[in-house]
Amino acid sequence: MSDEAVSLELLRAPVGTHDLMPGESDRWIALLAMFARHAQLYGYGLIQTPLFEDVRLFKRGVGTETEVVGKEMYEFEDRGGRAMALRPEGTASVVRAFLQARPTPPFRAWYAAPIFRYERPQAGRYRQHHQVGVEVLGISDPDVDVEVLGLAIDYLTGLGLQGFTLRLNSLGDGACRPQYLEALKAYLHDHERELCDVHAEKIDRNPLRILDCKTESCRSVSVSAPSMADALCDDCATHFERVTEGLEAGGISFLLDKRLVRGLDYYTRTCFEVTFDLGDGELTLLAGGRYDGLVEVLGGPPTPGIGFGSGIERVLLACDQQGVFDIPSKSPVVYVVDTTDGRAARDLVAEFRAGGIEAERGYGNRSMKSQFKTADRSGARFAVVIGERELEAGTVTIRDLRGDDEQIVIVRSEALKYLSDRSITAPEGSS
RNA sequence: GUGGGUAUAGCUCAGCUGGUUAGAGCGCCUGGUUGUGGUCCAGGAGGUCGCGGGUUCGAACCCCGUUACUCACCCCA
Repeated sequence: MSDEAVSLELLRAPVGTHDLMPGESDRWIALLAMFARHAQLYGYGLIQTPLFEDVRLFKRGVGTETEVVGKEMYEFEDRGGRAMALRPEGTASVVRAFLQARPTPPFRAWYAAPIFRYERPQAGRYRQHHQVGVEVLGISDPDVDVEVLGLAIDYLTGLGLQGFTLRLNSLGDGACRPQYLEALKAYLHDHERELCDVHAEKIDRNPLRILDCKTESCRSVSVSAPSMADALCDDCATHFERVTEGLEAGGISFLLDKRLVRGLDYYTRTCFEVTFDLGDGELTLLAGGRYDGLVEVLGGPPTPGIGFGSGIERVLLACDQQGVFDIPSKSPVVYVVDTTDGRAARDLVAEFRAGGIEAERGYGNRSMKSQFKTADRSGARFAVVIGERELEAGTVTIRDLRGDDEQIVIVRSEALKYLSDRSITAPEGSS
């Protein structure tokens, strides 16, 4: 490869990653604030865990048979020879942090974090994507399931999204799932030749996946396959009933989806997904469930857990499609135009900023016309002008760029007060 | 990992069956009297036509390779 080709590649973000640029990021800030607000209402505190962990954490917690861990992890060896991995999902790290700090349960945490999976990018799928999510540890009460789902729905609704579907299922637990899996495997082996090529060989390794397959052949087999929902033990059945009852009581609509399964091994009992219809296909905006065995698997005391993760990029994609949550990028309130030597602009923006007013200015000796052009494009509400006349008179000219061409001249020392009185909020975008 | 589509100016794209100095819109810069943006007018800057090789008198255009982007499958937020 030539040096030129190399340098061009260095100018690109790595495959499947994207830069979040100023302008677009205002929308992210608003989304995170929205999620943080709802999470706080439900009693969650922010948690931040490392971007990478010992690879064994994920292998043991998430499961080596899963695609996410088996084929899609970003693994690397650090300089000390330790096998590490960029986190491919959010839950394992939170549980690890919980076990390390040992706070008294119940433990509730929310997070916003980049997630890494080595896969081919496409619409709504990236090698680095970002999730907001929550985890609750230490409560097995089905009411927590209802609360977690309530938070998820509140968050999406708060963004203005509508028309998404909450899908719900129960995966059973250690008492009933093993028996069910045996029954399912037996059934699938009986119909082995009807399954699609991809799944025919997965019967013993990951039978649940087959229920999720969309091909005609698998679908027709799975329709009459035994379902977990019908094989739940009494405890699981009761739990699930309380969850659906709670959702109904809370006015949260959901769809019972007996074929819903999850790609990660640790889920038990309640599992769910929020999907969004994109016209030609569905997008999963949020997914999660209960994982009552995970803490133990990772070496901790028996501790129930539940949580979800929601892909920020996907949620924003859905917002785009519905034309909601369209947050304009931030503009300054005032733009200082200085056609003298710039000293007045230097002092004025400093004064305005100290007074809490977002201020920008022009640099270099550009013409008044071009500075005004820049002021307009900046989206500023006011232009504050310092020219020879103002400099001599100790005044400033203030022009309302978004109103009816009002322009006044006031003494310089009153500029801050004048602007403060009139600029509670910046105008949205440039006109 | 598999398959399809695409790659021309900062952005969105035209470039007829290969034929002179590669175009448009938007954006950007400058000007249209004296200190004023958002409309209008004039001018200007800006391109290794993704990269490498081949065919040809001649390639943005045809062929091969390669990289990236994109969509889909697997899987997933």
